[in-house]
Amino acid sequence: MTRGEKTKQRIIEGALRLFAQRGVDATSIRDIATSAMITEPAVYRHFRSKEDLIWEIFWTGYRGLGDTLRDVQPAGADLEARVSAMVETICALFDKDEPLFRFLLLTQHGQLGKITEREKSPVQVLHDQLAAAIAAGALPRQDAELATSTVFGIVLQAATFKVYGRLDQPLAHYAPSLAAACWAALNAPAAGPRPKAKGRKS
Amino acid sequence: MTRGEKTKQRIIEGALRLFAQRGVDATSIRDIATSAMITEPAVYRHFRSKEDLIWEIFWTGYRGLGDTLRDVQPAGADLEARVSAMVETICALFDKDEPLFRFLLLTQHGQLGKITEREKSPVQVLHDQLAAAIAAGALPRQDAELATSTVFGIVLQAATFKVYGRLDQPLAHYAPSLAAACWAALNAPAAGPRPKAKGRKS
Amino acid sequence: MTRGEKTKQRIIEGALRLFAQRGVDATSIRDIATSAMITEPAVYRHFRSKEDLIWEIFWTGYRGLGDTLRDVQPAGADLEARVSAMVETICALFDKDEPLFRFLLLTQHGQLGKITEREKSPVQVLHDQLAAAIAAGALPRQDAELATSTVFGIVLQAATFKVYGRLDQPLAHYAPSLAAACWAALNAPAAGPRPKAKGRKS
Amino acid sequence: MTRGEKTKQRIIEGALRLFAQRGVDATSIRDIATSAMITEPAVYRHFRSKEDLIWEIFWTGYRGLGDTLRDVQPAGADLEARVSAMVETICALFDKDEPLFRFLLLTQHGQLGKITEREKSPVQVLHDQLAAAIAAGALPRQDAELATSTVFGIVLQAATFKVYGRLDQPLAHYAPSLAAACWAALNAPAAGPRPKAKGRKS
DNA sequence: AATGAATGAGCTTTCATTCAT
DNA sequence: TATGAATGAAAGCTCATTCAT
Repeated sequence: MTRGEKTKQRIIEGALRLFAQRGVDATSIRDIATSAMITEPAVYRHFRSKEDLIWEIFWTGYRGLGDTLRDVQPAGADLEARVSAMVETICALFDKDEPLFRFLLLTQHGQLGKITEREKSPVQVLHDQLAAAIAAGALPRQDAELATSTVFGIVLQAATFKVYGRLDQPLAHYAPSLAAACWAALNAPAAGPRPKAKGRKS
Repeated sequence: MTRGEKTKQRIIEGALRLFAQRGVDATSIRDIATSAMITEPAVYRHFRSKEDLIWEIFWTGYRGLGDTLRDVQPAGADLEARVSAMVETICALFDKDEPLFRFLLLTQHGQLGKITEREKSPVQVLHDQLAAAIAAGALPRQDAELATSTVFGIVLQAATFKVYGRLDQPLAHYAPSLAAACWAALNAPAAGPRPKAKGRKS
Repeated sequence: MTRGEKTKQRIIEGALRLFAQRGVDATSIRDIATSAMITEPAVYRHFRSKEDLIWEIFWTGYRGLGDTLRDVQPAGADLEARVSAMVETICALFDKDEPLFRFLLLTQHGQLGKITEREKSPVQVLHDQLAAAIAAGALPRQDAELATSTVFGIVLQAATFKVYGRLDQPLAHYAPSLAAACWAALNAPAAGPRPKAKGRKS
Repeated sequence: MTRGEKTKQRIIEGALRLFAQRGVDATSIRDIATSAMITEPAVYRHFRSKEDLIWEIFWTGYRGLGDTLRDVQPAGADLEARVSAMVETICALFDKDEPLFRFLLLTQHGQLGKITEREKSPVQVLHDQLAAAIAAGALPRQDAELATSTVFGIVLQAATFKVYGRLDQPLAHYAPSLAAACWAALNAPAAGPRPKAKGRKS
């Protein structure tokens, strides 16, 4: 690792910490530079602009989560086991790097629109899994987007509750319950509206 | 309605629109003043500071949601109907005032810590309902906080998906599915960890 | 006293107190209005502008001091008694209305230049007395301006020390010493330069 | 002298000039920046805030005067010579840097309270000299604070008269007379109250 | 005589960014 | 690779003052 790379790493770690604490807008380049023990212009050696810096940190973490979710699939396992694995993975990652998760959670709104490689986003990874399962009949017919939203919502809201102190155990502690909730929700007797596809059953 | 009250209303509406579009930090007092067709200092006749303005708008909306959730309970109805009613109410409110919801969604992180009257927050309203139901045996034993998180997560994430264009129908369209998912999740066979230890089934 | 006059009096007293505490520039019309229990525009019923208000309060007090100094002269008394009387009067006034004195002390620099009726200023009153005494041979030949400066300096600096806590007794307590110092200084064997008038000794 | 030091010097000189002319409150950072031929934010590279800037300039000058007064004592000289030396020094400094003196004169009221190293203030330096002389019997028994006040009052009021045009010669011209006045005042037959009670005449 | 509402000007300060060194 | 110095833009906020009521 060269000196430059080490500096860049320090910038990223400091920025992440500050972003998670106070949010992106309340963190100045000066704050970041100070936290990395360098001067302001030195930050610009490593990132073209503040926006760039935010994006790079965001996308690295967000795509990383997507990659992890894709890789974590126990080959040949049934869907329930796969969903469980994903939920557990997210919880474990949260416990391991809370600043990163807080940052992703509260910065997403500003960055989501910039994603071009949609297929690498964790949302998309999950979506594709669920869509395939629905198509294969492994899950009741339902809107795959809505199913994706539900699973993400269950897990992310728990993370949010954890961040705000409404849950006190490590998130991994709740993973089995969350997985069970996800699985139950995915198999809920489809009330009301069905998939977009008009085709009603039989 | 006096002139001053009308002006204050224009400020609030303009601010809400801008906050929802660009976020709180990216919206200046000048922007808000312009949107209300007044000058900057005039804003300060109605709000002591920008922080005050944000808080007042946030808390009005947030507490309003809590009040609505409390009032919407069909008297004497069973829990499933009550959960359905809450989900539908949230969806309907979202469709009716999307700017307000976007604002609440993306501003909550900065404001949650300022809440002193916790019992008026929608989260708490739902929590109290579910905790009572669990205590009464109307729901399987489980951590009430986690149950609350799950219901909120399912609904709010759908709202988020709607905001980012992953769902195209009005949110009310998805309400029955969401309610069913919530109900299923709340009744999921409690895998793994239970409430806070104590009594396991029998 | 009409209602308007009472209000004006409250404005003046409040302003004087605030001016003495924080200085003129750090006191806003709003502060003054609040201290007089009225609204800002109401202040403008009684004073055309902030500058006017300051000037009126200053000049009233400053000229008042001049008048007092002129009136206090024990008729037919010798000069030493007259100087004593003036010193004692100033000390007594200071003790009686410290806010006014503090205000005069620290506002003079901004207002001195606006005085048109110079003969009413306390400085001029004292100057005229001393100039006459010098001309009459009751005091050694010296520059009357410098003599005036000396007497004022001795008394005003004591007031300043009192304000900043370097003297702890009421100023009147020091009046005899101050008067003695003034008298001694006025009669100091004229070292070095003499009056402006070239007139050499005799 | 680096570029930065030169800039800082320009800021200080410009600020001093403006402060002396119009007073501290009527001088904006913009004014100062313009006078130093830089932009507003550049001022903040050299001073943390306007308050800081004022304090630094004030304390440098004020303490500088104290240092000078301490150093100017002709070793082994008698007290009269030492008082003369101090008076002359103050007058000479005034003539050499009138803006600094005007600034000190009219800004002191706001800054005096911030002094923590009292022993470096010119007032204290003079006070210590006089107190020692009184204790040693070189001066009649009297309140040392009052004696200090008298000497300062005589000199500073002359400076004030000079500033407002009541004296037309350079201040140094009046120094001998001022010193004589000071000496006479210090040796005035102690009328009325003595030090702080205790020893009466002999 | 007094108020509620508003304004134009200006303030101190911070920010992201650039440039010469 | 990094720094000290500087900048243009803009932010939040306050002030003295005015006007319709």
